[in-house]
Amino acid sequence: MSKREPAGCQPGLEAAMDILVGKWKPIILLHLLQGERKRFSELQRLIPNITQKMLTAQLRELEEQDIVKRVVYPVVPPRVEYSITEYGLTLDYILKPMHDWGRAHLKHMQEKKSQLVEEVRVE
Amino acid sequence: MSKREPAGCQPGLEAAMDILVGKWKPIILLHLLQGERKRFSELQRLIPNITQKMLTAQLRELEEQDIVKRVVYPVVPPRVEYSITEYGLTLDYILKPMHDWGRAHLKHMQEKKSQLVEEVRVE
DNA sequence: CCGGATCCAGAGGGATACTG
DNA sequence: CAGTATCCCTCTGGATCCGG
Repeated sequence: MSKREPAGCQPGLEAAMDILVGKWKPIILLHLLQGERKRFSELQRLIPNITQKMLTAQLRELEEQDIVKRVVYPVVPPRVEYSITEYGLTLDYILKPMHDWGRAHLKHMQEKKSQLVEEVRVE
Repeated sequence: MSKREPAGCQPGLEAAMDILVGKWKPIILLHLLQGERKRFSELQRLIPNITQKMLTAQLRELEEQDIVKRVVYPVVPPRVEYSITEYGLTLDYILKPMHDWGRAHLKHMQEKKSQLVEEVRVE
């Protein structure tokens, strides 16, 4: 799953990164963690600029990793629903901190910027 | 910093990912979070298969993001020390959960594998 | 409706050599 | 020692078309 090798260290971190890496996985997971299972097309709507290819690909990976469950209803037209597995729920444990920290970080960066502006003014 | 755009959602998560993305950043951070400041060459030793290019590049990015502090001693031969900023310490808040979860995840996958083996045996 | 198959651009990352 | 500079290659992700 990782491109090459153990990098000599910290398999734990690598493993966690593998789950989150992929431009869309965090967003997909956030939506699925919302609770109810979601149809493919719903997810497409919720994530405007994702392509079908990417959505399927990332969902498939998450499925392999036991994070999402995929249920196909044998009807026509096709109906496929995705939901978080019980195990996938444990991801909340890391996604929430990330989300919180990320928002705080955005603020932090803004403040840093306005400080720079002030310094320029003083000179 | 992100390749293209807001992806329509969740700037917080994106921001956090930006910090951690890069094959080596989590590992570098883990070492720096250990406490003492470290010289460039020390980091190189601690992370065996990283190239100089990568190490400098990632450290520079982390510096821009206010996560690490870079101190250059004007001596010859050059001496440069890196350390976590006070702000960077807050990353522990997300790195620790990731690390813990990742290790648990590795176990989880192993168990899943041995289950498969058993099923094969039964048939 | 869901998603497989193909093709393609570009960013990220590696190897190596050179420098103050 | 601590980097730049250069070249190259792989892999991700995007666009598009096709199929059950």
